[in-house]
This record gives sequence, structure tokens and C-alpha cells, in this order.
Amino acid sequence: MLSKGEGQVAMTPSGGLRADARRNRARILAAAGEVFAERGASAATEEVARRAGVAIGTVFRHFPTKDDLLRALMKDLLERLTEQVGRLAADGDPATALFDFFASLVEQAAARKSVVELLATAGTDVQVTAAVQSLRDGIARLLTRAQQAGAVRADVQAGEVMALLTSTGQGALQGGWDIELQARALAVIFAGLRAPAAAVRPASPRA
Amino acid sequence: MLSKGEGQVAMTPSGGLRADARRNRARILAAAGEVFAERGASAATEEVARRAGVAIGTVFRHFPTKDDLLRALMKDLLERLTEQVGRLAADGDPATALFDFFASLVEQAAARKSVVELLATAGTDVQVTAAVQSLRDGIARLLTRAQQAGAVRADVQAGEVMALLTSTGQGALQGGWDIELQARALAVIFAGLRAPAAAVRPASPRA
Amino acid sequence: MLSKGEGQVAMTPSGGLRADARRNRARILAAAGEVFAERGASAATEEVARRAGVAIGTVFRHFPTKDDLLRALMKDLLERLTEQVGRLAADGDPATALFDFFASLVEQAAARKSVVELLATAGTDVQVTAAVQSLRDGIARLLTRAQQAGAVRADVQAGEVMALLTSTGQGALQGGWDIELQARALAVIFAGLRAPAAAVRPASPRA
Amino acid sequence: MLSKGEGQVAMTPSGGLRADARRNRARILAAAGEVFAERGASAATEEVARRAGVAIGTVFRHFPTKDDLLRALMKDLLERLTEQVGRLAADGDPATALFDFFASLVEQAAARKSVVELLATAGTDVQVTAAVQSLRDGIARLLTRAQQAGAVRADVQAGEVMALLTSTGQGALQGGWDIELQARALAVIFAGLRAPAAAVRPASPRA
DNA sequence: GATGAATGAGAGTTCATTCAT
DNA sequence: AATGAATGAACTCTCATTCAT
Repeated sequence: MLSKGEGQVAMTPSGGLRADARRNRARILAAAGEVFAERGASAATEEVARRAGVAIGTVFRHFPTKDDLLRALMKDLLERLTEQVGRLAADGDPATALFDFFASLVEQAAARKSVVELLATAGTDVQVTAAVQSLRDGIARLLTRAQQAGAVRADVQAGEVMALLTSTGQGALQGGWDIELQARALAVIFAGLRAPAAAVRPASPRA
Repeated sequence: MLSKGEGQVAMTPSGGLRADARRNRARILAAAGEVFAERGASAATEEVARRAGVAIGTVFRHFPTKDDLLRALMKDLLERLTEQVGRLAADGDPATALFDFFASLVEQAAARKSVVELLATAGTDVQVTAAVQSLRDGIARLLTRAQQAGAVRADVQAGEVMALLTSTGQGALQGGWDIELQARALAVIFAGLRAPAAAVRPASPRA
Repeated sequence: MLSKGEGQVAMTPSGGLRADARRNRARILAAAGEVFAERGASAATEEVARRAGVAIGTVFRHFPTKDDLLRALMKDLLERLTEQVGRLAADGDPATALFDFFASLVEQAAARKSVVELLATAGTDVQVTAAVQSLRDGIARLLTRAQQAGAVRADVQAGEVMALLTSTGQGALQGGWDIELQARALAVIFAGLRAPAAAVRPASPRA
Repeated sequence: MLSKGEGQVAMTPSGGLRADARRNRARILAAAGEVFAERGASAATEEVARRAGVAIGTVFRHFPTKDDLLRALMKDLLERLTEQVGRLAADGDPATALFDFFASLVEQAAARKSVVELLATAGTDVQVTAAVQSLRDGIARLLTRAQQAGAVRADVQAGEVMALLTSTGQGALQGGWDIELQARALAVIFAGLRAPAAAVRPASPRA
């Protein structure tokens, strides 16, 4: 899944397209979102076409490869998340914005099946990498503000926040966490972000 | 992957089998471990056969379904982990055993590709469910002891420990965490387990 | 390729067309010539459109079927060849004109990929059949004159000249004959045309 | 068609295969011969499977790629031709063997559709190249003997004999030559091989 | 019991052709 | 008339599973 960087996106995602083409592109992305959410990334492209109400050829005209479709979906998702992060950085309470975002992502993941399955495969494609970077930047900003507000301890870095974010999302998704489990797991992580640096040994290679 | 509960394992895993049959079963499991670790659960069963040095028919005689093979692999893994937990509960330092185990799992996950991909899909099959339960029990024991030693705060439950365990493992795996990132992410979680209960709102449904 | 006779050419090739339409028709034919020459008759029609600088719909408006396009191309080619034959019949040296034409065709074939691939599929379409007939007539004239000049022996007929012409062209094309091989192969055929009728058995059905 | 050299033939064509596998392989090759003969190389592989009375998967197990099937077919054909040449070189009349073989090939080509379509695409694959070389060697031997018998003039080389052979075969095939046309065309070529070297200009680049 | 060839449903992808804009 | 998006049949290839040897 999500191999190489070939296949280039052949068209401006929302640029000079005919009205119907743009409509179809959106429909396909929406359908793909649903389908891959329900059935995982291995769902058939034909199902996406059916759900979008177009013929299979149309899907392939817009996304020459299944990979391209997956990539576009991921880019879309990342952009939406980045936007959300941006809003929180502007309006949100510095002390809670990071936690709110974290919680919201886990919640989404528990509902949709591929959100994080996709997030986890970043680094494949230029456009996607850029989108991931944007998200990471936004999160870094949330983090800094939370640290300035004293809500997160100073030595936490954006890297581990991202890492915990994606893995918790992934876990919520595949484990089918109920809302209470979500809350409890997040409580641990939030406490960990907030607590004064505990002197914990890193992974001890034996055990 | 790992669907339904059909296909029940058809033979006593180690019961009345001819010597060569038992040897083949072990070989296949080992090969499957490697192959699925390298290529993920979508790897071809034929590759497993090749790696095990048997014909494809032999694989299917032992595991009537690919799902059965995957389940058996999972059961195997869970048993090994449970054993490890048992040893830690007996010999380990109450204050650190839980952390050690957590760290060790994340580490394994970063190396092998399906360990947690499998763990995350628990709940499918009677035998597997039982194995999961054993592991959960072991972890609960580690947890209790850590709490008694004052290393983990009192209101943490085994559920979220398991949840964080699998999701962090999964994340380490798919995200390709380097050793430093592993350490930093674990530090957050460990701090969270140890810290006095922070007053954190659970997932706020909007955001 | 070049099936049936359906799809009849729907428009007067150069009749009452708007200026831009006529220009497009010419462009498309030129592009088709290049594309099919490079990639063979199985090249995609869309590539022809791209090369011609028009949209795919325009190609199909001018040539309702890919076959029609191929046929039109063939007719064009045959007309050009017929013209060439006509010039040779008027101005050329009776003793060498036939050989010159033969050589020139083989040469062209070695360079362009579909010239003879097309020639060889004659007989499909009224208009094309007519064009083939014209060419055959021209060649017959060259032949007669060569025979009168004593350069070709008397019992050779136009049929086998055409046949050798197309097959040698085809061969030169697909075999990638270099210029020396072309010369040697032609030398054999030319000698055969010129030689006094050898008493050769026709194809003996066994071997 | 017939691209690259990948796809390697994965199994000894007639070596250590199970009886049924060997039988199927032969059946598939035979069916492929017929199908491609009738419909050309662009015929569907599924039709080959149907004609051979096996499932499509079986075809792909024996020939992992359509190209592999085509290549195998070609190798087969070349081997049969080489054998025929060998027999003629041993038993045949030196003065007529070359002509007989030439005639026999043209005749076969007129009947089967892909014989020469394939021959013409030689040079693609190691195994095939070797087979072509064998055929060329056999023909060279026929040629030498014919020259020694005084039936072919001395300066003719094997290269142009092969070239004329394939192109005439191709032509007979695609042109649908009737038996009389075959005889007449061959008569020209045979006379050309036999005649004292005529002083013919090679292809004159204008005309 | 082991072997490995056969099966056949399905997946991704291409492309001639149609038709709304 | 031109455009170019949509269509959908067809094609090659994969792989879990069955079954004759």
C-alpha cells in the first residue's frame, strides 16, 4: 500500500476542471473515504466507484492508480486536520487546545477505519509529506502554547506528540475502544504530558 | 484479515500427530512468523510454504484457512508474551516490571511487522480470546504490583494499559520509530501512569 | 485491426468543411501517421489526439472509428505511392523505374512502422480497395515498360510484383534490416525479375 | 508484444513435471498455436485457456506472462523448423532442398496466422535468440549445399535468405496469397537466387 | 500425510467510444 | 465544431483453496 512516488497526480486537484469533473472528483473522494473507512485500504476500487455513482473508468481517470486515490485521500485528511489545528491555535485555550485536538483525533479514528491507517504510512509522497509537515507544524504550535501556559512540561517535543497521536488513533480504531476506554487511555497520556519529567529508563533491551 | 470465527482450528495443536507432521507444523508457524513480519498480513501463503520448505498443500492441511494460520500465529505470540509477563510477575522488580514489559513490547514491534498488527485484532476467536485474556491477566498482575510499589497511581486500570500497549506497539511498527523516539514516547506514557491523577476532561466530542 | 466494412467514411474528405475542420483533419492524419509509425497500429487513439493538438472527441468526429482512421491513413499512403508511381511512369527510365520504386518502398518501410502493416491489409474497404487498384495499375504500367525495355522477363505479372513488394516492405520493417541487408535482399528479387524464366517447381506441399 | 526479457521461463519445458502438468503444458501450447494463428497475437489469453480445456490460472502457472506464452510458442515453432531443416540437410536433394524449405514455410504461413508474425520479432529473448540462431545455421547449411550443387549463385549469403524467407512468409500470411500467387512469387525469388549476380543498384534514396 | 498442479473469482488497469457542456 | 469527462467491456495477472497423484 502506498508505494513509490510514481503516478504523479495528473491534474490540479480543484483547479481548471469542468464543473461535473470537479463534482465527480469530490464524490469519489467522499465515497473512497467511506469505503476505506469501513473496509480498510484493501477494499475494492470498484466499490468506491459504485458508492460514488460513477463508472470505474471515471475513478481511474481522476486517480490513475489505486495508490493515487489513497494518497489523495490522505492528503485531504491531513489538510482537514491541519485546518482544525490552525483554528485551535488561533482561538483555543492554550492550556487545553493540544489535549482537545488529541482527543478529537482519537475519537474520529474510533469511528472511521482508515484515518490513521493512512496517517501511519506518511513519508511516501512529496505532496503528502508536505501535508504531514504542515500538520506537524500546527501541532508544534499547539504544543508550544500549551507549554507556555504551563499545561505541558517543557521537555516534551513535537515528535513524540505526533507519534503518540497516530498510534493512539490507530489503536482506538483497530481495538474498537469504547468512549470510556478512550477517556482512560487519553487520561494517562495527558497526565504524562503534564507531569514533571519523571526519571524513567528508556526501553531496557532485555526484560 | 482475521474474519469471523469459522474455520476453527481442526487439529489438536500438538496432540496425536506423526513426528514429521508436528515438525512441519512448527516449521510453518516459524516461517509464517517471519514472512508476515516482513511483508504484513497480506503476504502470500505460498511464500510461507516456500520459506518453510514444504508444499502449499501442507500448509493448508495444517491450517485449513489463511485466517487459521494467522490466528494460530497470534495465539503463539500471545502465549510467549504471557509467559514473559509471568516471569516478570515472579522475579521482576514490582516498581519497574510493568514498564519493562511495555518497553520490551514496543521494541519488538518496531522490529517485527505483524506482532501488533495481530495483537490489535484480538477478540475474533475463542482460543485467541482466551490467550488474550491470559495476557491481560498477567498484565493486570504486573499493574497491581506496580501500584502496590507506588510506581503507578491507584486508579489506572488494566484496560487502558493494554490499550496503550497495543497502540504504541502498532505505532512503533508502522511509524518506524527510532530508538530515541521510542524512549521519548514511552517516557510520556510512563509519566502518565505514575503521575497523580490529573483532572483531565475526557474526549470533548466537538473540537 | 481494420475489420469489416462498417463505419464507412462519413464525410467528404475535403468537401464542404469549415476551414478549421479541414485543418484539423489534416493535422490528425499527420499525427496518426507519426504515432502509428512509431508504435504500430495498436497505439492509443488518445495519443494521436494529443500529438495533433486536438481533443479526443475531435478525432472521433472526423473518423467515427479507429478503423476509419486507419483506413483513411492507408488511403492517403496509397495515393502518395500511386502519385510516385505515376511520376516514374512518365519521366523514369523504363529499365529501372520499377526497381527504383521497389527499392524506395522497402526503404520507407524500414523507417516507418505501419506503412506496410497497412498495405498488407488491403481489400477491406471500397475506397481503399480502389486506391489499391490504382497503385496496382501504376505498378503494372511500370512493369510493362520494364518488360518492353527488356529489364524484366516477359512472364512476370503485376500480382507477384505487388506481393513481393508488400512482403519485402513488411519484412524490412519488422526485421529492422540495415541498408546492406536491404540491398542484398533486393538484389535477389531484382535478379529474379530479370532472369530468364527459371524452371522452378512451385511450392511442393510436403517438404 | 514480446517485450523485455523478464519473466524468465520458470520451469524446464519438459523436464521434471508431473504427468498431468506436462500434458497441460502441451495442450496450452497447442491451443495457443491455434488461437494466435486464427486471431493474431492480440487474442485473449482466456480464449487459449478455454480452447485448451483448462482454467485461466493454469495458463498463467505455466507461462507467468502472456509474453512468456508467446515466446514459448515461438521457440517451439523455431525448433520444429530447425528440425525440418536438419532433415532436409541430411536427406534432401542439395539442389532443391533450400527451395523446398522456402516454399514449405511460405505455405505454412499462408495457413497459420502468427507463424511469421512471431518469426519477425526475434531477438528479444535469450532462449529464442538461440533458437533463431539454430534455424539460421540450418538454413546456411542448406544454402551452402545448394551453392555447391550449382543451384544457387555463389555470392548469396544466409542473411538475405532468412530475410526473404520471413518477409515472404509474413506477406503470404497477411496478403492471403492463393497457391498460384505463392508459386509465382516464389518463382521470382528462386530465379533471383539462381541467376548470375545481376548488377543492380541498391535502394536509391530518392525516386 | 505430503505434494504441487488446477481452479476460478476478483483485482487493477486500459481504451475505443459516447455525450453533456 | 470542439472539448474532454464518463462509460464499461475486456484484458492481464494474483492468490486462497481444492484435489488428483
